[in-house]
Parts: sequence; C-alpha cells; structure tokens
Amino acid sequence: MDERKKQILHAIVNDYVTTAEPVGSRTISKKYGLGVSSATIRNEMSDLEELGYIEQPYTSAGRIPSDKGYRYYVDCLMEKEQLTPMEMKQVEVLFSRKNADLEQIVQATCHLLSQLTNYTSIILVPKRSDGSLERIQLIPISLYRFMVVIVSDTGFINQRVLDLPHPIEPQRLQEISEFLQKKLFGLNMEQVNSTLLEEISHQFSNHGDFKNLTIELVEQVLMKSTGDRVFLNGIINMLNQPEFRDLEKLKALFTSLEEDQIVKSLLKKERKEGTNISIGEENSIQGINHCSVISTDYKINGKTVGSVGVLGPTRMNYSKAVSILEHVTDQLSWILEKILKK
Amino acid sequence: MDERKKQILHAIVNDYVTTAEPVGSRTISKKYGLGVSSATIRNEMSDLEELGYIEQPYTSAGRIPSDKGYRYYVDCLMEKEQLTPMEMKQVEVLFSRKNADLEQIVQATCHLLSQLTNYTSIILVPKRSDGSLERIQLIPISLYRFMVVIVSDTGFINQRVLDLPHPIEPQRLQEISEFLQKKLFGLNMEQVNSTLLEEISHQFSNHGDFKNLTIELVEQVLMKSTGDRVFLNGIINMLNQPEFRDLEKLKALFTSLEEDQIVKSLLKKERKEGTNISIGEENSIQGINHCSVISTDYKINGKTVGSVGVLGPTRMNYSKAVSILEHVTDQLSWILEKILKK
DNA sequence: ATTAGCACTCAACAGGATAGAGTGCTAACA
DNA sequence: TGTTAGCACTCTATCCTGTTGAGTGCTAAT
Repeated sequence: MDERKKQILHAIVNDYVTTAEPVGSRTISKKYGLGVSSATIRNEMSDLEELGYIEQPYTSAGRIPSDKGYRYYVDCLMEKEQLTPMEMKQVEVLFSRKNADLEQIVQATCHLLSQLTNYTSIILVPKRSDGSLERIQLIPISLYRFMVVIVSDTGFINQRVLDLPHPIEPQRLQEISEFLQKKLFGLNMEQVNSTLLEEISHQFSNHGDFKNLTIELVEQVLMKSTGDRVFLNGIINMLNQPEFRDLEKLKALFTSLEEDQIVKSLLKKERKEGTNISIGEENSIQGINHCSVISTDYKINGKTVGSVGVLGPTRMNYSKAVSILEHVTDQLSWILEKILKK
Repeated sequence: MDERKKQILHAIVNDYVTTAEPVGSRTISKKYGLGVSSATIRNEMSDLEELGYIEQPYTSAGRIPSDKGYRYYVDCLMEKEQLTPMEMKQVEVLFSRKNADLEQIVQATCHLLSQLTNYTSIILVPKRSDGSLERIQLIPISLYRFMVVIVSDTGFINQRVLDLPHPIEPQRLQEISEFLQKKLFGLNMEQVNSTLLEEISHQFSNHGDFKNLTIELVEQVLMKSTGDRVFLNGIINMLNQPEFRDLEKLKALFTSLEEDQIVKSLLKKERKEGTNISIGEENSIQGINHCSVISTDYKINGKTVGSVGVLGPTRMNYSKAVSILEHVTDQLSWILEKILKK
C-alpha cells in the first residue's frame, strides 16, 4: 500500500461519496491532480481491486469502495473536517435554550444532529441512573393509584404510575413515602432494591398493603427501569440517498429501525473509547448492511452516560459526520452536566 | 343513481381496493354476479364516469373510483365488517394487561391498531385535562431544580421539571407545595391559572422567590401544556401500498407525517359526532392528498377526551378499517375509564 | 515505470414491433 | 326499450434490437 495507492483510494472514496456513481480512472487523473495518466491509475486500481479495497459493479464500469476500502479510509486516510460557521451557529442556538428538561434536550439534539448531517441520528438515554438515591416520593392520584418519583444524586429522574389492588389513604401513603425517604436515602440503586425487598418488606410483613406495595415498587419501577430509551430522528433523510431508491432495501432498513432493540444494538456493540465507526456488513443486521454507524458516548463529569450515533449509507461523508457528531455530543455532555449538577 | 349503478360502483370499489388495478367491465360481469353482460356494464360505467364517481387513468383502461366515488361508497354503500376471532383475540390480549400507565397503553394501542389494519395509526392525547385540580406537588431535585406534578380529578397527570434562578431549600419548597395544594385544590385549570397569577403572586409580592416561582409555574406548566401529544405508528405499512411505489409521493407523505402539527390537523378538522372519514383531496394537505383518514373520539365517562385515527391510501379497506378502529377505540375508552377513575 | 492507442465489454437509452386488456359504437335481438 | 354480440380502435406494457458512450485491460512504444 504505497503512497500513490492511498491517494487513489482516497480520491475514489471522496468522489463516490459525493457523486454516488462508480469512479473511472479518467475522472481521477483529471479531477485529482496526481500527475499521472489514466492508464497508470488503471493499473493501480487493478491492484487495489485485487487487494479488496475497491470493486466493480460490473465489467467495464468504474470502481466503488468496498467495506474494506471504507474501513481503510476511516482508519488511515480520513482527516477531520471543520464545521462551517453556519453549522456552529445552529448548534450554539440549540444549546443556549433555557428551561428544558432532559427529554426535550435530547429530542432537540437528535433533531439537530439529523438535520446537520442529513442522515439518521440516534441517541440512547439510560432509564436508570447508577448514582445513589437522593429522593423518593409517592404521590397519591386516587385511592388506587399513585405516582413514584425517584431522583438520584446525579440528577436523573425516574417516575412511574402504579396501580394498587387495595385502596391506600393519601395520609398513609405520605407516611410510607417519608419512611422510604429516610430508609433509602443515599443508597445506590442495587442497595435500594435489596433493602426494599429484604429488610423493609420483611419488617412489615404483617402490614399486608405495605408489603405488596414495596414488591410492586421494586418490580415495576426499579427492575423495569433498566435498559435505555431510544431517540431516533431523520429517517426520511434516507429517502434522499440513491442507494435506497430500491423499495426492498428501504423496507428492510425501515423495518429494522422500527425495532428499538435493533437500534440499541447498533450503538452497543463491543467498542473502544471515543468515536467508533461500524461499516456495512460489520453491522451484520438485516437491512443495515448497506449502512454505516458512527457512534460516541456522552458523559457527565467524565462518566459515560449514554450514546449518540449517526446512521447513513456506507457511502456517507464520514469526516463531516464525525466532526458534527463529536461537536454536538460535546455540547450535549456540557449542557447535561450544567443542568443536572447545579 | 339506480340500484344497478350502486351495485356496480360497489363492485368497482371492492375490486380496486383488493387488486389496486383499474377494473374492467368484463371483470365485474364475471366476478360479481349482476346477471348482465359486460356490454351493459360498460354503458353503466360510462354513466358513472359522467356523474364523476369513477374515472379512467387513460383511454381504454379500466375504471377506478374517484374521491367522489369513495365518498358515495362510505356514505351509502359500505356495510360494517365483523372482526375475525383472531383479531378480537389480539385486542383482548392487549387490553387485559395490568399495571400500565396512560402513555404505555396509548402507545400499545397505536401499535395494535396499525398492525390490525396494516395502515398508519394516529392517537391524540391532550396534555392538559379540563377537570379540576386534585393535587399539586413540588418535589425538590436539587437546590436549583424541582419537579411539579399536577393531578386532575379526572386522573390526568401533568409533570415537568423546572429550573430556578435562585436556590430554594427543600424545606421551603415543601411549604410552598402544601400552600399551593390548599389554595388550588378543587379549582379548574383556568382558575388555577388566574389564582396563581393574580391572587397568590400579588399576596406574596414581597417574597421574591415565591413570586418568580409561581410565574414560572403558570408559564411553563400550565400554559405550555395546551395542545396534544401525538402518537403515530406503522408508517412503514405505507411502503407496502402500491400507490407509494413512487418515491416522490412517499417523500411528500413522510415529510408531512413528520410534522406533529399536520398530523394533529388531520384529526382535528370540523367534524361531526362519531366516526369521520376524510377522503383524498378533502384533506387538502401536501402529500396526504392520496390518503384517507378515518377518525373517531375516545371518551371517559361519556366525555370526549382525545382522538384516534387510521390513515391509509384512498384505496383503503374502509369497512374493515372502520370496524377495527371503532372496536379498538371502544376498548381504549373502556380501559382508560377503568384506570383513571378507580 | 509510464503512457498512448486500441479492441473489447456492458449498462443505458431510444425506437419499433407486438400483445393484450379494455373501451365505444353499431346493429341485431327479446 | 333495454340488452347483448361483434368489431374496430386506443393505449400501455413488454420485448427485442441497434446504438452510444463510459470505462476497462492489454500491448507496444517511450
């Protein structure tokens, strides 16, 4: 893989990303000043094909990068691209908004990300914090229903409405609420779990209603709050990609994207620190095999909280997408930190 | 519009709905036993075309129903279709689930509806109840943030997280919370608004923090909580409809469906009691002009709360869709009633 | 090692012929 | 007077064919 081959591969990727047409030797020798003729390029391209970095859709067509080619490109050739002032501005405007809660911020961030990249954006937000319990409160709604709100010291809020088999007076609920607050304050979520289940429910085993209620609490609120919420935006952008002119491909893609589980798995593979890129077949999911996913984590106080990703066709503008993704994610980390800890 | 014309129109709609191909005179005389030859049918069809109920895509093709034709069909010809035992079963399974909150129920209902119909389903849930205030509670999250929960006597829950410019001690917040509860209990939401703004904030004008807080409360929680939440499901189903083979139409449709405002407006037009059907150009929205919307309301204790709708191509199975929609909506009303009032 | 030249390949496009579905009209029929 | 068989006509969809042009691989000359 000498210097010239790299340049040629680079040129092929660049050209194909913008035109979506197979790239010929003549195009390269003309548009990208390598100082050699198309015949020379042809020989090099022949080598590149043999090495598996590029491929021909059919004999005597131009070349397009293979998954392996894109992989080499993002690993070795790609350089970062600056955001335009315009783009910077848009990000700035979004993140200077006041008085938004977590959900709104994430929603808006997701929207912005898909708008800036023209691809599909994904954000995962964990449902449960691994911080310690700061506050628990039960709020009566009717005799048979109440709301639980749990706030962790990291500022995460978890709430849910529960039904009761038997009525509980608001008064009594308030007592229980205060009791729980005293008992559970400062414990981490695993401890909350076990404390609720073992100690408290045992100690109160003669109070039928209370025991049932704690079991409910654990099962419904704490247990079921594992996993992540999925935010997805800009699926329509895929309609503008020529590779999805084909209705069958489109349907396969959309079907996969409708499954939260699948979307999650795209961002949750084995991964190294920082920004990850998963290309084409590497995703090994029905319908996503013509797509690439760029993902990174957002953090609060240096601690990884959730993930952000951009999904586009393998023929996507990696350098641009990476820059935007990283910038937006930094801003998201920053604002969440500001909001949750103040 | 004699009896035979009606039968023929009925046959054309039926056939076109299932095949998506223009219907010829021969098809009708063979498949639908009218006892007359294709030539007679041809004469009748010629009349029907003149009356505007059907149209020809091009000379010497079969006929397809026009918007006006569908309108006549749904108004005069359509008969209700029974749900299959299988479908009944699916509905039953969903609505016998325990311990779900409003959001989950609506989400699941929306999913079920799109699955049963194979079209796109829409549900609107109002953000604010017009009942009276049953409970208001402020829950501290940090010194600068707290959560407001408002419960109405109809069981609607409204919650939001607010930021404060100055810190407020949990203790103090609790006092305010109790004060508000006493002061606002039993008032309807407009009264809550005015009471908060005028009386209380005036009375406490020397308490800077409290005054600011009430203004926040009104603006952020009560004012911004007008409008509806939109649930949408099964957009992919549209990909299976031959009329959306055309990518341009598809893009127009998807773009419109991405706007919550537009989706809302589909269910919010002037409408009569019960089930409404809006056909093709009647929707007068970019991208929705090849679609029909069937919508109805769900109620709690006989009082209209929100809307449920099914969106499909104008060539949709109206009778089936209406039956499913009405059945599912009934069940939804029923379960919400059960949950919210007990 | 590079390049000009040339024969070869193949998708894309355009034009033309053909088939078939469906119509409208007319004349015969009950 | 309503119905029907027959027939000419229309128009799309499909298939086939030839042509064009982009791009390649190979060879021989530089």
